[in-house]
Amino acid sequence: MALDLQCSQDLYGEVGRIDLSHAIETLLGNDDKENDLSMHLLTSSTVSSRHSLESSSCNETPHLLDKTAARQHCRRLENIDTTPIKKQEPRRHLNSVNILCRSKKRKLEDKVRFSESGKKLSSNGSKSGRLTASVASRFGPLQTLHDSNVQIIDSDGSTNAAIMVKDSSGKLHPAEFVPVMVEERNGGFFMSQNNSSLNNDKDVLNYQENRGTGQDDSLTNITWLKRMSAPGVDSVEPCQIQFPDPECERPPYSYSALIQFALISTPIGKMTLKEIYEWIQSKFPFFKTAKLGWKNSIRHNLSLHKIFIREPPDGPGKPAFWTLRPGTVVRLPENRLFVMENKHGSKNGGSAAENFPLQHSMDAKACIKQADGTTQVVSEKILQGRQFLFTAHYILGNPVFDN
Amino acid sequence: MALDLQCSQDLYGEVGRIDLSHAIETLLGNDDKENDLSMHLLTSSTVSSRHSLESSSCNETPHLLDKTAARQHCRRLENIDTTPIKKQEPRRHLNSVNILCRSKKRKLEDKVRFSESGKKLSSNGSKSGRLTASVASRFGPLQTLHDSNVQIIDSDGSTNAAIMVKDSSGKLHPAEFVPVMVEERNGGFFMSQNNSSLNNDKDVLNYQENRGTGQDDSLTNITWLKRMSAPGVDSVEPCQIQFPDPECERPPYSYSALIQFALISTPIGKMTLKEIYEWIQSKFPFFKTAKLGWKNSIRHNLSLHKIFIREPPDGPGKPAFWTLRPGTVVRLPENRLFVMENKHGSKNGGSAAENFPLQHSMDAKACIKQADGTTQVVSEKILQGRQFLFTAHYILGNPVFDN
DNA sequence: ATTCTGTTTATAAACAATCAG
DNA sequence: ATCTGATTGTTTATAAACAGA
Ligand SMILES: [Mg+2]
Ligand SMILES: [Mg+2]
Repeated sequence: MALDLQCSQDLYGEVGRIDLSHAIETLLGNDDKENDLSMHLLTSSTVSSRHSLESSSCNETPHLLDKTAARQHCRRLENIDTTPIKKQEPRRHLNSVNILCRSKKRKLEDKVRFSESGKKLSSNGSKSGRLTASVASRFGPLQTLHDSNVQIIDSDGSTNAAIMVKDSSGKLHPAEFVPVMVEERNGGFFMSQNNSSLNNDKDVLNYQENRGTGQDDSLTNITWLKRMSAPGVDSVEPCQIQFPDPECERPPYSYSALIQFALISTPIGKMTLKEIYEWIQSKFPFFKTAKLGWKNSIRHNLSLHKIFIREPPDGPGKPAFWTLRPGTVVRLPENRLFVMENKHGSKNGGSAAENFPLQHSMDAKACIKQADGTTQVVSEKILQGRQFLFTAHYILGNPVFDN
Repeated sequence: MALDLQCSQDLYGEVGRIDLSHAIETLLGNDDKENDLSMHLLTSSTVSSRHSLESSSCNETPHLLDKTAARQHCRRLENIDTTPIKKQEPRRHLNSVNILCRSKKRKLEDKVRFSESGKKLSSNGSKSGRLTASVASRFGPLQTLHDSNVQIIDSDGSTNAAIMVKDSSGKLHPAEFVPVMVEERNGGFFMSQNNSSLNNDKDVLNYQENRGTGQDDSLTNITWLKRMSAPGVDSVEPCQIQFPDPECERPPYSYSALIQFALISTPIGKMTLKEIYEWIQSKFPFFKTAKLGWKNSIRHNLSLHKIFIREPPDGPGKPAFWTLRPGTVVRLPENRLFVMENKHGSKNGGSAAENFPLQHSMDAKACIKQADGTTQVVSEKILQGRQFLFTAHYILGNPVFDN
């Protein structure tokens, strides 16, 4: 007796096996260990459709031997259920960013595609000529892209870079640079987009804060989320990520994001491992009852990703702290950002080019709510002095930074 | 009816569940979907010992509720079988490196521990004083360690850094710097250690090459491995990693290592994805019959690790190439290394500090077998001009670099 | 001796883009 | 030109091995 049980992503045809002899022994009371038992994870409907497909000829119907293709087929047609070995949460929608780089003078043009996290995915660049000119914005020239010799080029010789954004219909149009509101808090800057003063250079709005005292629950409190689009702040687009019922559903954030949320929720910007566990469990009760192993995943993320830095303990026997690498950009709901202040320049936190693969200084003024409670309209110079660079991602409205 | 089936590494007590209703339906011919079926992955012996343990008091016997602890217990006592959900290959033994940093002048001392891949694991460093002096070696000052303000300090004011090595018995003793033999090939340098001339600065040995023509099978050919410890080259220690029977056993290398071996086996130092698949399958036939999904893992490694860089295709419709990031150090069997030449300086390949967290120029001359077949004894200056830095890891005899 | 913390590798998966037929 | 399945590439989740405190 043999039933197929598993199939990897790469091939549908071959199946793995699991030893069910112990289960059989218990279930049936016999000890026939010769039984070679496994089970199709394909549902019966899938099995039948697969069988019918395989028995027909090649050219007429798909083989579905490749599981990637099968699941792709599944997504396209939405009529075949291919149950995976391990069911995972659906991924948030991932976007890529197309940037048109061109230099009129040198008659060069290239289109570069980036992933959300800033990794360069492709470029058509002809190898014969290279785009090397750079834009002089009000904060200085744009940086060279991280792993590329291609730079973002000004389209007309002015100070506006030609960053083209592909909208949902696939049409390319130039990205716009907008003013930003900034609040200095928890060792960094909380930033939100202000779209209403797009065409008015002088229009710097005040951020009305009406937050209560006590624990900072800014990340899970719906009222705070609303507040960010309150007085004077026009939300550019509604928040696409809704908080699910925290009592039962899994939060739609990656482990890495959850850790980032935890770390920026404290005034000192650092936490012990145990505190991270507890913060996540308190804010997302899903993890109070979650399948065990999530703590393993937390530790895995802390260790793997360079944005999480272990700070040695205060003394022997005390627990170590985890902090965010200076300059880290944390993406928050409603297109807001938190930027960890780079207190030590680029010394400890890596080069600016590493932290901001798609960096661009904002062509805007900002109103900063400072840590001491006072409000200040800051000039570009102050922003620049703090190494306060804004990303193209933010402007495009759908950033997820690094990890 | 309930049988435990899965448990994660973090907790033994709680169990996951798998829906076996379909299997039961098939097996038993009934459709009693109310059965809540799962199965202990503990063997019966484990279960019994666990039961007895749990029924006794806390202080006398271990609870074995934590699976990490249980498996550790398992390794120690070797009498409890805790079958994991997914059985993995045993890891190669991992070593850490202890480096003693001290400055006599400033009366500061610190011991820093590094993982094999160069990540700083711990230091006792008092926060009151920092070690900032650096060694002037024959190739210039030592670099600051990657994520630390601690530098390797000379112990006595001379040009030898006090790198202390912990041997198998746990005793610390100073590391020695030895001459090296170098062959320029396949876009980088193959290097082997020459221990026989340790105390003779002038003794630069020749590397007798008797390799045949044709395909470069240097990584899987045992005769080549022997050759590296042939004329004039005393092997420091026997190779601890034996090639298993390639026909059936899995090679004791990580996916990342296999890809690195593949990439440095070609004269041009780059390969397409398909060629990587084929090289690995040809050299390690295990993968001809391996469980599917290993190709997924290869792609995963290529994409994840920064040492693997995708080079855009020559033209539309052609496949892209994968190369090693310049400066990458590939660890080979028998304590040999391959260092990818850094043709473009630190521009494309990241800073030297990133590539060589524990870098140290060798206090030695080298005999280079050049790509054109000629042999040349090179001076330090040439080595330096090529940014040819040696790692403390290599000297310690057990390096695994980055990923 | 056990638990907690931290590093690294393996494996499966979701899904985007592109290529081939 | 469009659909479809295969291939290539990026990212996240999960389990595991194992070291050291
Ligand atoms: Mg980390
Ligand atoms: Mg890569």
